[in-house]
Amino acid sequence: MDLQSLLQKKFGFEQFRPGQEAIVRDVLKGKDTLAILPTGMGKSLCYQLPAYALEGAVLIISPLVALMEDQVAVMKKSGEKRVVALNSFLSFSDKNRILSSLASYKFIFISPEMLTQESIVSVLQRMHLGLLVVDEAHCISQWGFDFRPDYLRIGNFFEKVQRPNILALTATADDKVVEDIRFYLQLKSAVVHRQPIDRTNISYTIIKVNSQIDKTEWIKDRLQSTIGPGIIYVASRKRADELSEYLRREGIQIASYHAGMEQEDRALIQEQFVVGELNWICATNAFGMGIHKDNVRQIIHEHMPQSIASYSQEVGRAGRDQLQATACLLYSPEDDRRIRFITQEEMPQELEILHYYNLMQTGTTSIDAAELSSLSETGRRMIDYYLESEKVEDVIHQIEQLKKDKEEQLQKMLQLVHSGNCIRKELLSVFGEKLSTTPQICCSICGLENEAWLQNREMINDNEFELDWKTRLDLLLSEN
DNA sequence: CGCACTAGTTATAAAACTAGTGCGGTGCTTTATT
Repeated sequence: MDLQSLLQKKFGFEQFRPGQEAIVRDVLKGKDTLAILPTGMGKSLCYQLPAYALEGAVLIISPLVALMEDQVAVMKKSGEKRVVALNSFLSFSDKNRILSSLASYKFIFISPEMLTQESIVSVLQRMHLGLLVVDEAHCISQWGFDFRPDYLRIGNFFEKVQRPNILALTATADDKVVEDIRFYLQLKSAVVHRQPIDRTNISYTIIKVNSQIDKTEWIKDRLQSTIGPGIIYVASRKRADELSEYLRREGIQIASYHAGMEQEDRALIQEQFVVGELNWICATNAFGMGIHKDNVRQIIHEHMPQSIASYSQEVGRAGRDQLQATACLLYSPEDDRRIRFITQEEMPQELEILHYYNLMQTGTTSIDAAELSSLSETGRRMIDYYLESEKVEDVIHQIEQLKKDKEEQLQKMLQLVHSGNCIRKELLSVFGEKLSTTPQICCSICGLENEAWLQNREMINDNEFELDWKTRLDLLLSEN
C-alpha cells in the first residue's frame, strides 16, 4: 500500500502536513532521522504511520509517564489496541504479564530509566524492533547531563539489542542540542529534517522594569486588560503559588502549577486549562511538555528562562492554532543572579565529589556516601554516571565544564534580552535561520502598535484571523 | 549570591533605621513488613 492511502485509511487525512512525508519516507528507508518540527505540526504521525508499513514493534522513549499514559489512551481510543506503556504506574503483576507478551504489541512507550533495567532489556533483546523513537529528544541535552542521566545511557541500550533505526523528534533544537542528540543517540549519518521554525503569528516583547513589585503590577494590569488563555512562567514554586493567589483575589481566573504539587492536582489543573475552564496558569518550568492546547494566546515570563533553548520551547506553546499570539518577557537587573543561582546551586562542588568518591572506595553504599558528603539525590546520580567511565579527577573537570556550559547558555539568553535588535531576528539566528519577511506584528523592538487584538475578545473572531473549518479540524486532529 | 522581608530598635510618637534571616526548577524510580 502506498503512503497516501495508508494516511487516508489509518488517519483519515488526505494530505501530509509540511515536512511529514519526507520524514516518513526516510524512516521507512531505514535511515536514522532527526526531525525538528514546530509544536503542533503532527510529530506523532511521523512514527505512527511508518509503524504500519514496518515489520516489528516501535519502541518510543518518552520523558513523562503522564504523557505516555495520555498517548496510549488516545491511540487506544482511535482503535489501536496493540499499544502499551512500560512505567512505574504498572503493578508488579501487570508488569510481568505485559513483559511476557511484549512481542504482541506494536507500540511500546517507555521511560529512559526503564530502559536500563536488565529484566526489561532481556525481553526487548528477544524481540524484533522495527524502529526506535526518541520523543522530545531535546531532553537528552536539557536533562541528561545533570538531572536524568539515563537520557545519556540510551546509547548503552544499542549495544544490547540489534539497533533498529532511530527517529528523534523535537520541536526546537539549537546547534548544541542537535549535537548532543547526534552524539548520545549515535546518529553519525542521520538525516536532519528541519522545518522553518519562525512562528510568524507569535509577537515577542521584552520589558525592562526596576523591581519585583513593578513586575507584579504589570502582570496584574496585563491580565485585567487583555485576553487569555495564557501561561505565566515564574522562577520558583513558592512564587507560583503566591502570584496566582494574589491574581485570583484580583478577580482573575488562575491556578498555579509546579512539581511540588500532588500528581492528581497537577493533572486536574492541566485538564481544566486545556478544556478552557481555567483561563490562566501560573507555573514553574514543570508546565508545558505534552500539553495539547492550541489556543494559548499569551506566554508571560516573569523571569527569563535559563537558556534560549528553554525560552523557545516555552514561547512555542503559544498560538498553535496559527492565530495571533504573544510572548512577553519581563526583566529586571537582579534576575541574572537569581537564575544563575537556580541553575548552579545543585551542581556538586569539588570537595563534595572527592568526599563522596573516597567514601565509595571504602565500601560505603552510594546513598550513605551521598548523605555524608551532603550531595543531593540529583547530584549523586550525576556523579555516579560520570564515575562509570571516568577517573574522579576527570569527573571534577567534567562538572566544572558543565557549570561553564550553563553559564554560557545564560549569557546567550542575556544577549537576547539586551541586544536591542529585532527579537525575532535574534531568536532565529540562534537556530541558524534567517528572517525572510518581518510579520506585520513582530516584536517590541520593531513596534507593536497593532496589538489591539489583545484587548478585544471580538478581534480574535475577525475574518482576518479566522481559518476555515477544515483547516481547523485538521489542526485539531493532527495533534495526536 | 544579594535582594526581600522581618523583628527589633529608637524613645513623650511615628517612621526610619539596622541586623539578621530566608530564599531558590525540571522526574524517573521503588517488590517491603511500622
